[in-house]
Amino acid sequence: MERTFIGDLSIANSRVRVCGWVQEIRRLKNILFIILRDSTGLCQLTIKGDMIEPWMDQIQRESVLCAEGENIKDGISKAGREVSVTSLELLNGARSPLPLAPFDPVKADIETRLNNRFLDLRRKDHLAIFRIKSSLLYGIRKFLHSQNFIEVQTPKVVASATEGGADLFAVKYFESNAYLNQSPQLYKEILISAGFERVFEVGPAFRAEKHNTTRHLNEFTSVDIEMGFSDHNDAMAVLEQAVSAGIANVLAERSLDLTAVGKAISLQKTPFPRISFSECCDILSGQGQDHNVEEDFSPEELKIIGDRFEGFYFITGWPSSLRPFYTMPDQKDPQFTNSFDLQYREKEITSGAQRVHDPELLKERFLAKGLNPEDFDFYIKAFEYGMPPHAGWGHPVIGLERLTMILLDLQNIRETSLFPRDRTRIKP
RNA sequence: GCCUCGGUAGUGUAGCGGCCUAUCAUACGGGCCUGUCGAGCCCGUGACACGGGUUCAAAUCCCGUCCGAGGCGCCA
Repeated sequence: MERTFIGDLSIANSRVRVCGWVQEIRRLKNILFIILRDSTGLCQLTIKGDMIEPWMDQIQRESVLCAEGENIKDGISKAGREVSVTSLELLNGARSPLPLAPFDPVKADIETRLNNRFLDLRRKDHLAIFRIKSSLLYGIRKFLHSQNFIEVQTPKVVASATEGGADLFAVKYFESNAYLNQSPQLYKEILISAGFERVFEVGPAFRAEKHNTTRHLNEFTSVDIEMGFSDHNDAMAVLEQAVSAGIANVLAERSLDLTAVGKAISLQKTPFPRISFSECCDILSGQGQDHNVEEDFSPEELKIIGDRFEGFYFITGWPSSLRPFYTMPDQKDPQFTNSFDLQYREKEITSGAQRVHDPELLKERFLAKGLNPEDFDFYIKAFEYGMPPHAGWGHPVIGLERLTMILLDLQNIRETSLFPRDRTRIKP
């Protein structure tokens, strides 16, 4: 008999076969109730009197089984859906005790949850995070496609011989040493020279930073774009629209999951507010916190700045000392750059900028950052044979996981990664 | 890398020198109960991360190891 999804149970099908996981068992003298869960919902299985066999008393929670029986029209169960069982088949039992009981009233630590993620994700509010994340990304993808961006895949194993900023994970590559890429930056720029004009990439990025916070991961999903014949203002416009498109898609597709997570989100109108780095410094001075222009804002300072905004906003015009070599200096004042960060209150989401496209200036910038241009010959070469002015953005810190975290107001980035990689965790 | 805090039954916790052969909840096992639905009631099983030290006495204090959490820093 064909399986019916629990969510599809209706009066129309009175004989049904449902399959799923055992969420609860309630045993009375002459009646046995099993709350069965599949990906679409819950229903109650009712097994009466003679139908109860001894093995049924041994069924453990979270076991997988199928039941056939009559779909009761007016379910007496408060679960709404109820099947009066005529045959029950255990497909695969679950061991007891469970290392993590997803449906116990007691909440488990994040560590216990991550160690037993396959059980943790059986909760619909935990699964919902990933449905929302998927929907968010789909909305961003659809938007970028509509703007003629080409989705690309660039190498994650790279030969970068230097350590400019973030630490890289070293890997053996046959006879050579290689690294896991921390950003598709160099490759997406090369593709601009190649004439792609507009590219985007969604892929893993790796940072070997020994940070230990609730907002960093060592492996995350970066969403990056690069666009030719464009400047930082063009890139900001694409970014705010892409983020909005993602959120709009979540609102359109995932209202039930938002309810499950218990978070109401709304669409912020574009354009998002812009504030310059210098203006931020003025705000801090006004609060008696003079800020050194050579330094990034501390979490505390970002809180002060973020408090002035409802949600998303851009901080523009960052000092060149705080920005990577490929960032275009501001022609009016080269101490600053044509750059921006997208912020949500005190949290940084995305960094972007107009890029340097002149190979001579690029070499200068390498030297100014203490890097050897020769180590980047494959990259600079692409600038010497017709590189258009270009701009783009990407995720210097976290990316898709952080955006999901911010959107759902989650307290730990690890909630948004199925199998997070952090300072100490590489399993599961 | 720095700082702070912590590791007690399957899970989450109380206890913080002798009252601990360790609390409570939940889970698990058994019993009662034809309809429960956070089921209820009764009974039961189950734990002090590891090693060393102080003390008449250590879950409790000290040292080390391992594991973890949070904050800061780092974060082409």
